[in-house]
Amino acid sequence: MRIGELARRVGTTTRTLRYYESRGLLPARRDGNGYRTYGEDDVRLLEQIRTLQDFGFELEETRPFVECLRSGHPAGDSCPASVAVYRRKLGELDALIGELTSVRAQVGAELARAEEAMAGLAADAGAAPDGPEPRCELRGTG
Amino acid sequence: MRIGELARRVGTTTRTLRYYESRGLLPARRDGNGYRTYGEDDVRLLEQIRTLQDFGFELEETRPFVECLRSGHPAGDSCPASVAVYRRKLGELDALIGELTSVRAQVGAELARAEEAMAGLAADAGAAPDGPEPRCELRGTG
DNA sequence: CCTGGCGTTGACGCCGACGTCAAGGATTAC
DNA sequence: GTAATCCTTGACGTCGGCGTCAACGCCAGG
Repeated sequence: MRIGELARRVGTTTRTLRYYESRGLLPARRDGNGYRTYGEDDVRLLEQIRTLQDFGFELEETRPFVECLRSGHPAGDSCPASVAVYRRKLGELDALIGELTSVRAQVGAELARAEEAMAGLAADAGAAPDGPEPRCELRGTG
Repeated sequence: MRIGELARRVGTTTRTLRYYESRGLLPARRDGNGYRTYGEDDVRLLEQIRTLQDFGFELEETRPFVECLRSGHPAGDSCPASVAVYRRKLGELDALIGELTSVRAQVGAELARAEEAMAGLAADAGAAPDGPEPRCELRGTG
C-alpha cells in the first residue's frame, strides 16, 4: 500500500502521514522508486494515533502508544508508559474542566450582574433595554 | 503616565501594551518627544482587558468591552454588544466543558480497560504488573 | 563626557499540526 | 504517445499573543 491509499483508508492526508514520519512516528519502507510502502500494521498504528488526536492528545503523547504497538503488543495501551499517559491526561482533563467550570461560573455571574445593571438603568431612565447608549458613537473614528 | 509605568501598574509588559495599540485597542496620546501618554481611564481599560484575557477571551472578544468603556460607560459590560459576547462565551464554555467531560469519560474507560487487560495478562503469565514487555525493545532503532 | 535607564519603530521567533505551493520524476489509463 | 494521476523533497504560510533583539533617540546623574 502506498501513501495515498493509506491516507484515504484512515481518513487523513498524505501530508499528515509524511509529517508523522518526520516526527519519528510511522516509519515507512521504500520500494524501488523511492515510494513509501505500508502494511496493515500501519493502518492500526494510524488509527491509534488518530483516536488519541481526537481526544486532544498532542502528537508526542501518542508516541508511547505507537512504540507499544510497534514492539508487538496487540493494543497501543498495553504498555505501562501508555497507561501513564492516560493517567496524566486524566489529571490534566480534570484540572482543565475545573478551571473552565470556574470561569463559566464567573462569566455567568458577570453576565447576570451586567443584565441587572442594564435593567436597572433602563428602569431609571425609562429607556429600552436593548439600546442604552448614553454617548455610544465613537468619536475617534476619523 | 508613560508606557513603562502603566505596564507596571497593571502587571504586564510594554510589549503587550504596544501590541494592544497595534490591534486598535488602547489608543495613546503622545507628548513632545513622541512618548506615549496614558491616564487613569487607560488603567481601567487595561484591567478590563486583562480580566477577560484571564477568562480565556481572545483579544478580539474584548473589543466590545473596550469600546463600551471608551464611549463613556462606567463598566465595560454595560453595553449590549458586551453582554452578547458574555452569552456567546457561556455557550462556548458549556460546549467545551461538555466535550472535555465526554473525552474524560472515554479516556477513563480506556484506562480501566487497559489496566484490566494488563492485570489479566499478568495473571495469565505470572509476570509482574509493571513490566509485561513481550518483546518490547525496538528493533528498528539502528 | 559617559553610563544607565527610559522611550521609539521594525522585524523575526515561538508553538503545533499540518496546508499549500513548487518543481520535478514515475505510473497508469486510454 | 500523452494526459492525468500519483509520488518525491523542500520550503514557506497559518493562527494568537506576545518575547526578544536590533538600532536608535532622549534625558538625568556623577
